[in-house]
Amino acid sequence: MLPELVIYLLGKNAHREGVRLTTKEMATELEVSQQTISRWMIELEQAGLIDRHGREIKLTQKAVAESERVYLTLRLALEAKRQFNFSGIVIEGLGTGKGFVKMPGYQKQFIKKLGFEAYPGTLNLKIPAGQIEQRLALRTAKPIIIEGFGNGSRRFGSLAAYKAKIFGEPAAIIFPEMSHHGLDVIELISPDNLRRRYKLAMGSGLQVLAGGGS
Amino acid sequence: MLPELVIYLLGKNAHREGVRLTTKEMATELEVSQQTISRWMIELEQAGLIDRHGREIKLTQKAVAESERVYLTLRLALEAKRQFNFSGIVIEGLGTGKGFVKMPGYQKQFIKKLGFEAYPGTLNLKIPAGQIEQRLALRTAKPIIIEGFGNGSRRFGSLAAYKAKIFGEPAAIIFPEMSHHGLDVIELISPDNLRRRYKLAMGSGLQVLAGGGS
DNA sequence: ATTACTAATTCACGAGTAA
DNA sequence: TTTACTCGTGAATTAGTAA
Repeated sequence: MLPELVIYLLGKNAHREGVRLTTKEMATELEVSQQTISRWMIELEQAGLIDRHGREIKLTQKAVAESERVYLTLRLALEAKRQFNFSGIVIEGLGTGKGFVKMPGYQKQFIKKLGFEAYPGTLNLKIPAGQIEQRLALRTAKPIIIEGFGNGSRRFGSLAAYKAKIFGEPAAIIFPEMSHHGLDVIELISPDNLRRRYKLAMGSGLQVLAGGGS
Repeated sequence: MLPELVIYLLGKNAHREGVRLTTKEMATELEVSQQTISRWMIELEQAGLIDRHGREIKLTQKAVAESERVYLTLRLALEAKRQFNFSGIVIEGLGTGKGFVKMPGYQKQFIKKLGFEAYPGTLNLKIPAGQIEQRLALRTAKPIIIEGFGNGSRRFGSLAAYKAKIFGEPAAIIFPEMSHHGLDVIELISPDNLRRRYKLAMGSGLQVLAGGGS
């Protein structure tokens, strides 16, 4: 387990620079005795988790690596569970979606990484301002990266994708590196022509359930 | 502190669904005795961190909330520390930078959120392919959002900004929602005309140190 | 098989204090 | 002042075993 003192020292920036802290100060903040801190410090030193030079305390690379392990465990468990629920209205695309989605350079990756071949076209959903916060939250989750490529004359940028469900069917929210939209529009791809299948016209309401994580 | 057993159970998905695990199995994986697991389970139950129905174990909301607290502490320390070091060559902008940077709708936010009024113009840095990965990593860090606005006739999109240093001076990398550049070009703003101050011509080498987080 | 109780033991804590 | 030692006390752990 990650010792409590390591987490405390991380909070003090001791992984970036040496910090000057007395055992008494730490004891007060962590609500244990000065003697216990002294013992903990000796243990951390012996375990190679901290370096001490005089009063300067610095976390070692090993301590950072250990912390990252725990962090990633928590991140995986806590971030992956997040469900992002977007609802808004369908708007007309700019016509650009049709062109790039069908490129084999993308489609091969859609099949491999998203599990479906995308219908050539994007569905654009305009979300209310209140959901922009959530959109930004979704973007902090680890995306499925669809790599960019060049086909000689033109370059197609990378896309960040997140798996989603529309009417219970698989879909994905994609964030092109070079987007033509503002923060209030999200672009969707799916294996079927959802626009036709579900009779979506411009202005139709639409709900999208996106699951974070890959 | 977050009990080791809670982190273990998070890894087993016990916050999403009941999991069937015996005390012996857990004891083996965590390298403690079966008796200790039994006691820990009773303690977690009494603390309201798990629910048990027969052999099904499920973490409670309280346990998830506790875990999130620790997670955020680690996230703050570990994510914020990331330093992104870009180096490349200065390229000519498309002339579009000059126009939008000076808009008061942006400048007010630059002063408030970045701490400086930006020189009207962007410095464009072309980075080698090897740094594109890093660029994507930077984009997963929480940006400083510069909100978009409309000035009647035209709409100016939102920008994602990250504080940076160029020659030790404050600067920021900006990612317009609607970028004209590919993944290998990053746009910079700063309070001074760095191009003139440091005699940067097209093709000059340039290093940028970006700190993640806001 | 399983969980959890009791008892023996080991280990961690903090008071006192030396360096 | 500081850190860290010794040592008495109590808490946590495990072995044995009942349920």
